[in-house]
Amino acid sequence: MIMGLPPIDLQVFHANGYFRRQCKVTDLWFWTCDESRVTCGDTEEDEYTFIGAPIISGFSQKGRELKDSMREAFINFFEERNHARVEPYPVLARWRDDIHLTIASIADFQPHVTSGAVDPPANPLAISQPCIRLNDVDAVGRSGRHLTTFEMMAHHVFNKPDEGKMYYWMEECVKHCHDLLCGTFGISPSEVTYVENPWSGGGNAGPAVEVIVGGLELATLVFMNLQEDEDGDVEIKGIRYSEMPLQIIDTGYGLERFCWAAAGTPTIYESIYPESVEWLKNLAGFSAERFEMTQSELDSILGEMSRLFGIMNIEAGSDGDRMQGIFLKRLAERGHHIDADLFNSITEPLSKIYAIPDHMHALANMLGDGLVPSNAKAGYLARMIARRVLRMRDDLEIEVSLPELAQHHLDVNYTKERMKQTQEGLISILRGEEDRYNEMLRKGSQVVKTAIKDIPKDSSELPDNILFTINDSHGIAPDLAVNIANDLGWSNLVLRTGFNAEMAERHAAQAKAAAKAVTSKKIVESVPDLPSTTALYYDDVSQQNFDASVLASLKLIGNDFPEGATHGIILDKTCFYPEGGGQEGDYGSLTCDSASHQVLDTVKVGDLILHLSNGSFEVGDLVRGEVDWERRRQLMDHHTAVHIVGGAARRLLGPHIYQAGANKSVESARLDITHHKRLTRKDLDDIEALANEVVQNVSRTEKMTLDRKDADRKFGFDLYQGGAPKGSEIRILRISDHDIQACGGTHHDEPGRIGQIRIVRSNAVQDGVERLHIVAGNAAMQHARNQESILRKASDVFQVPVDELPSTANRFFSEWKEQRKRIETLEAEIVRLRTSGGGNDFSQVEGVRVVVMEVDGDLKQMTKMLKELTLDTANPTLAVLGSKEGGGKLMVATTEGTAASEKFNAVDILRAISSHINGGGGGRPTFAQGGGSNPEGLPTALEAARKIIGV
RNA sequence: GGGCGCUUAGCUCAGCUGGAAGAGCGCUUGGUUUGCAACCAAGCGGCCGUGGGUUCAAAUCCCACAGCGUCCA
Repeated sequence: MIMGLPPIDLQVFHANGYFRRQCKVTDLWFWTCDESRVTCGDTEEDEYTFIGAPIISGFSQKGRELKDSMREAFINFFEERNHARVEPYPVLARWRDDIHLTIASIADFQPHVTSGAVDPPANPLAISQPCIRLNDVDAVGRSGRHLTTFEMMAHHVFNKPDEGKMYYWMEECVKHCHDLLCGTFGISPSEVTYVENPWSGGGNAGPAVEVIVGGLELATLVFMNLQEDEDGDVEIKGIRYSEMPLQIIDTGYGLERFCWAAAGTPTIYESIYPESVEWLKNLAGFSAERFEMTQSELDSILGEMSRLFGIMNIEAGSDGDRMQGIFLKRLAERGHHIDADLFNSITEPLSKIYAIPDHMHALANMLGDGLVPSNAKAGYLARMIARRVLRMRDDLEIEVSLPELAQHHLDVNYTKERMKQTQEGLISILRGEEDRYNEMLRKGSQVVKTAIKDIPKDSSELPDNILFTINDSHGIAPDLAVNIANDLGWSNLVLRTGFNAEMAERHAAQAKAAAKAVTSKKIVESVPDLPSTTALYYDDVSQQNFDASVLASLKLIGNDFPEGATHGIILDKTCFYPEGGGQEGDYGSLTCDSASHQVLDTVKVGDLILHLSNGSFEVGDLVRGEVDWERRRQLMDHHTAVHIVGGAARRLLGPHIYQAGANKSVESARLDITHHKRLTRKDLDDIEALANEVVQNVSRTEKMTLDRKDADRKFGFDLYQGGAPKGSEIRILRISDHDIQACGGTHHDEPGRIGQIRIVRSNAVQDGVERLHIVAGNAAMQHARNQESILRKASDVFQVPVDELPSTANRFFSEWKEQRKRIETLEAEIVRLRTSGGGNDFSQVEGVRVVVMEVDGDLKQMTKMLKELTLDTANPTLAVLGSKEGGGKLMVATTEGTAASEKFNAVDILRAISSHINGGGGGRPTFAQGGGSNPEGLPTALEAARKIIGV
């Protein structure tokens, strides 16, 4: 039988005098101990009750100190109740490949802990996890409660009832929560409602309770015990689920919201960033006098606004004008009669003053974790936030640089010990971002100028496509574009309301269209159910051959494999390394008594290693495998070298250096690293020198395999430079204290075997990511030889010694330029000589000089002659020139604005005669040119021209 | 990862419905001025990103590549 979730009926509710009711607004069931309550607490009829009247007692601080003591109170509470304190994870979710940022405390444990594959660091545990969510970034500052960055306090439990590991479930969980709120924080039980609202997402679901206090959702308690299952017997929101072996308590307590409820300020921002809000108000000249009212009047209005914000869901895309109308009406009902203009002049600057500290906090969190701003991926998120701040600062007309804003934020609101990045590094990155922003503005103004120059000055609207293009291609938001146009003199232009929403829709549609495709290609029809292939290459990286038995020989399909390969051979064990971690797969051969085939590549499919071979074997064949050792050795040289170079770059350039990608082939290796400046040759030389020092001085690499839990704890998340690895076991390569990374590749035991490392060059692969081109070992030697050969060939051409090449090339180039110029001068001289004389080529027709002659040269030279002949208005001329070059060229021109141009049409003459050289042409009535493919017809063409003109 | 845009004089950029490479700033020289700033005149300075293609003809249209920028995932 299929059913929904049963009611959440707990002892803890009854024991505290709570009873179950259905909300008259939302229809959700909730628990309350207030007889008079008919709504669940989080509806448009439930105003905040704590504004000006803190509902959490015992906290007199504000800002950073308030957050610190609130966090401690929370975690202490759970430590006293058998929870282990777990230090927060980074905000950059390096251990995940599906999200860039940590969006919730549970994200720390996904996917491996929540799937049951890996044990949690402690159980049960308490944590306060800094998170970043950018979905509602537009609402930050406006709603009074939205933040892009916040700390999610949580207690998590991972139960495995099948294994007898059941720590606690709903009853105890809700009791903890209730004791915390009404005990430790002294909240009156009548202010608390527990709302039953099942949770689902990402293939999992379960019962959940929203904890509403004073009209504000302070916490959510999720009891995740269901997984998506077509045959499941529980249905939530149209999807069917069945119970899963792992039963997880996922809670989330908003630290900042607790702080707000304890401070009772008009908005959440004043409770957590009080100094910044005051500072920015002063800088922006935001004061009661500005609105011609007293401070208490303004405070009162702001308080009312805030209470209203709580019940009015202001979100991105909602109809601003309509909302504002309702808002003003409600304010009036409460005795604050203000008009739309005054309302806007208060809320517009204020929303920016509120948003800036939040955004700076998000930036400090991201950059502090070592993120480098970029025009793509996670780095783009940081740039977007930085640009929002700069834009808001400009709107507020505050004269403070982004680095100054950051410095202030770090001093006042931040706990710098959290940062991996240095303060100088962070400031310098932001300085770069501000420069870039200014450059964008400068260029953008130019773009707007060019785009609108053909639009009438009195227009009231700009065409949509212009605004879209300016935004998408040049980063100038539509409202900014209109401002710029206003300043340039198009003073009637306005932006249609709702334009931004339209543009967002357009982007969403584009994203949706682009989301299609992306299916990985299969190379075999189906993967057989076989035990995972034993990998011999880890036990002994120098093993070159082995004996194994064939478990399967599969026909290859598609075309995603090397030419000549026909079968994928699966063995019980192998020392062929399959492509992975940027290291290419091994080549070699497989031989049995009756056959021998080449292995043209090796790939991994699931836990099986596929040898792509140019022939098949029988299942059960005993084969001898032989790895192409020269190739493998070179790949190992490159792979180990990449680790060493990465470590060297990090040590020299800073803690933000992170691997953004890598590739190791036989010829060379590439390493992409995150860095906010272009690398100079000196940077490369320094990195190269340090890398070679490591090659010489570190005698052995250290390889280990750790449980993921221990790996995280011991080495942190910088381990995952090569991407988020799968599985619970992490293979780690440690090169002294120089570089420690999770890596599944094959590496030398002794770095010295690499010989030498050369960094050939670097280039930018995207903004904020530099690609280093590396050669190591034999490839370094080969590279040097190639370079020398190129130099030799070049010096042979110039007939000079190699070290004189640069100066010689320079000399030749400047001589070439000089001589080209000299030729031009001489040609001009010829033109003058040819066109100044008389002779057969010159005649007069009705007062117009007529020149018909054959010349040498191409269109460019002929153009010069024509110029010489026809530019002088004192001497009206018709000129017809022909050349045999390039299949025959013809040019006809007349002196503009004279009898010549009145009498003759250059195009007509040209068209009439160009058939003689099998060609066509065109131009203006006073200047026509054409060509053909029959130079022999040129004399005939010129003769025809004379006939037409009549000479 | 996807979309869009840009690359022209030392610098900032026009020109891009194919048909005679431009402006402003800077630089050089001359004039003016006690000198500077300013002004006037003349001049120097261009593989129009690279490589293909279409065309009689490409800075301009098409394709590929490179570099840069930008929006969205």
